[in-house]
Amino acid sequence: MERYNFKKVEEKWQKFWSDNNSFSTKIDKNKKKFYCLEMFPYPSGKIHMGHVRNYTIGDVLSRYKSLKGFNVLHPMGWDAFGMPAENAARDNKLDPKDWTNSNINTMKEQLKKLGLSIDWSREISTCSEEYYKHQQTFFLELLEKKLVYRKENYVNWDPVDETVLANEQVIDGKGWRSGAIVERKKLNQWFFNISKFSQDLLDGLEDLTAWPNKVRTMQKNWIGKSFGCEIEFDIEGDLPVEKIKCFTTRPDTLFGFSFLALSVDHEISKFFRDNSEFSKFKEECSRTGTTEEAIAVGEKIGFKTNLQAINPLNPNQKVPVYFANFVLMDYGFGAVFGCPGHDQRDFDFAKKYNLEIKTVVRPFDKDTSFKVNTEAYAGPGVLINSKFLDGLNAPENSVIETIKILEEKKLGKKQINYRLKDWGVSRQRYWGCPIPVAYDKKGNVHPIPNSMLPVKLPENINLKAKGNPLDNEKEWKKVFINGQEMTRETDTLDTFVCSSWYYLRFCSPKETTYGFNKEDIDYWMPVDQYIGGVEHAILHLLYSRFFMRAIEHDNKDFDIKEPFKSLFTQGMVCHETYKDENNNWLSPNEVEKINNKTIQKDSGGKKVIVGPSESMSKSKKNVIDPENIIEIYGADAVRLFILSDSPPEKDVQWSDQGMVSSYKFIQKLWILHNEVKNSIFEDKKEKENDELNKFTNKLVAKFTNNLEKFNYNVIIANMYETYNYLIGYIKKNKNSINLNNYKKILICFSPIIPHFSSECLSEIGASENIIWPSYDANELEEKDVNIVVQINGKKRAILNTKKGTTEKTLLENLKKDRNISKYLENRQIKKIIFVQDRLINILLNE
RNA sequence: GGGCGAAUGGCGGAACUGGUAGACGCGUUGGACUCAAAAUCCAAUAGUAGCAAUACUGUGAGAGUUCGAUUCUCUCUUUGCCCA
Repeated sequence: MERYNFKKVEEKWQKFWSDNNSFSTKIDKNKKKFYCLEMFPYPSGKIHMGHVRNYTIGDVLSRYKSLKGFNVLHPMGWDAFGMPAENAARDNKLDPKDWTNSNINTMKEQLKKLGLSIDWSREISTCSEEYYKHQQTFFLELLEKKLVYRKENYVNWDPVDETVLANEQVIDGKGWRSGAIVERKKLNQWFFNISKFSQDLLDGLEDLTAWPNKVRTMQKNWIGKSFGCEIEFDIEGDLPVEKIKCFTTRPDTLFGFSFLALSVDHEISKFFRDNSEFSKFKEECSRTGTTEEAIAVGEKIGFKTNLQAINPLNPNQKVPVYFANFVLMDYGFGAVFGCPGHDQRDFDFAKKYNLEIKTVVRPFDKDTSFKVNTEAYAGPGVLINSKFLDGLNAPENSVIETIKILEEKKLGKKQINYRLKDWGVSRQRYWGCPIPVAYDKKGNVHPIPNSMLPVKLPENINLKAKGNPLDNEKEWKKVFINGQEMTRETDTLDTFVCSSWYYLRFCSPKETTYGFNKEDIDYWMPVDQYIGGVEHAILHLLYSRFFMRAIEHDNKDFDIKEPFKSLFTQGMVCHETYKDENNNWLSPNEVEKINNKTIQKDSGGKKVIVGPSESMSKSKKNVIDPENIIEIYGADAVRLFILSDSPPEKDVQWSDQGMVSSYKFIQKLWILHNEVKNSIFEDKKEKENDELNKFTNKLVAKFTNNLEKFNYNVIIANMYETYNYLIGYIKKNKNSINLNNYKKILICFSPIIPHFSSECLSEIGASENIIWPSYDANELEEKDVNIVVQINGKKRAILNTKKGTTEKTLLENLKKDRNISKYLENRQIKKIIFVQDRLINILLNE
């Protein structure tokens, strides 16, 4: 017998699948479709273990569904636009396109070596003109539908690199690359009107029952619906301001009102334009950053105006009006009323500026003398010191009641507010999809006519120059529309736009006239199973849900709102972290373990500090290169290992020992196969009561159920069980392995280790008509059962008995059992609990 | 600070609807093979006591419901993620 040569076998089957287009899919209306999609990768250079895990999970499902008779669509593509390409290109004097395409080629080869059942004829890349030209059409359609608009908005501006930074690129208030202090700057930017669909996106979550609850909750919180009230405050003072509107979720605490706080961008700020004190204050505010977290953590500061706001429920009360750094312009109306007693932020602010702190809510367990002291009380309770509102339960009744009163007096009105903000899609970058509009001399927006699409990215550009690369392309910027000279938009689209509709493109990857065609969409959509990391739980998934709605809006040919029917979020691949004595990260292959001690390789025993296991990342060097591992152990062994140790939704620990044992397991299976191969026989009529039939039937049931439930780690355990069983079985029953059963077993293994299974199936001449075996549910039941015998609720014995044994017979047998009878002697039976074929619990009188 | 989840041997993890806790793998220990080692194979492996049969303890802590709780309820601790 030859040792199992995974290299030969895996290459053979990968070639076979490729030569036979085994995974290319066409519409077949006689078959039920199954669209299995994994989040497509960013072509960063090489695949990493996270990809291996993600795509293996998807592949197991695809192969299983396909064996089950579904017409499976399982495509792959590239999320190919984005900053890393631009940075790499700039640093290495390359073209981003070349860099990206070369990465794509490398990664595609690597993915193929994993033996994935992907329809490569549908491959797409978002940076290709064939892709982004359709995206430009969508953009213009959305513009037409008024779901896209332009407005001025604040951005994180890096004054050294002259560029806009995303929030995560701002570290401690400084640009990640330049280290310059980041400024807030107003820029004209494009926005998708996602907030128009806030309620619809929220409602849609109700129906996504096959999504993890966690993700649904996260989206719900992100949309952040709040119920409250819009109040107009009368204003007195030295400025021509009569009223200020604000939104609040707690109008019931109006009697605790002690200041009104405005965003520095509130329209009233125009009166302070020439006030140097105010400018200084505004500058200080911009330094605290724009994130909600920075504002919550940072010190609350204010700038007092000479205005006074009048409490609408108590016109005798006048309170000062401040500008404050913790009020954001895009929440509510950029104005909040301060109630220090019952909001911690307001409390901090009031303490600092010595403002009155009134208690208007008492906790249920305190009496009316309760006073807010060292911190605000934001919990539920009963209203006090609030005149006609006293005694109401807060917040449930009191909010509704107060709004009713305010509405009656025409002082305010009920309002629903959403935290979800419109999606800013402008990026001052080169490597993205150009926004297909131009501006005339007056600055009016003109869409690029359809005939002039796509707006292609210019080539051979200078990425070293400061600022937005496209803005420096004088020639490219110039465009004539209807004979009029115009200037192109130089911003490109956020790459999240590309990934918001790629799943549609996979249905019609070659369609030239539009992003997709209706027949394809009607058949394939929605995605039946979407698989990816939970880190995309909010943005990507919400944007995709929005994009479907945006296409559907005013479009009677398209009626899909939810792109992903089921969602599965897989965990990360983790590895221990290592550092040397100088606090430098070490990679696993610079480290070796000898006698439980971890030392640096070839260093004469230098110490290694072993850190906690964390998700693999280049920065911590705790990565294992999949290519290397596949080379050493083969794809099947890697697939087996990556699924074996943890449930797929949880993080998995990389373990060299685990990897080796998966490899060895395949070797053992091969030895087993060679023993079986020579002793199988074809049995036309399957023998009844055959032990192996029974085992196989049970196995198929287990595999089927566990595959349906994503219990992939349990399936691997089932595979080991199968091996252990078969080894014992052939020892006992020489020359009696039945072909039919063995074939079923190999088919069960095939989604996990497809190369090995295909080879074995072909060796026993069973490659034809491979379908997922069915199982007989009636046959699952055993004739003999183990019954748990309890005395007073404690397990005392296990009794093997015939199925269906009655309580009476069982009791008689028990009395004969030495171990049990000793408990029954001289005792009276008080009660017997009997569960047929499972358990008997005998309760005795003491 | 708020929301959601998790906690089971030395480790990763199993356990259907409340009914044998610890499947399966790793590791460890002992044995076989070998001049020796690696590889492989066999056996043991929650803890305590015992030669054993067996008994007691045991699913983060404490209570509750129940004949019976890893599973259901409450309180607490620790921890992870998301939001702030």
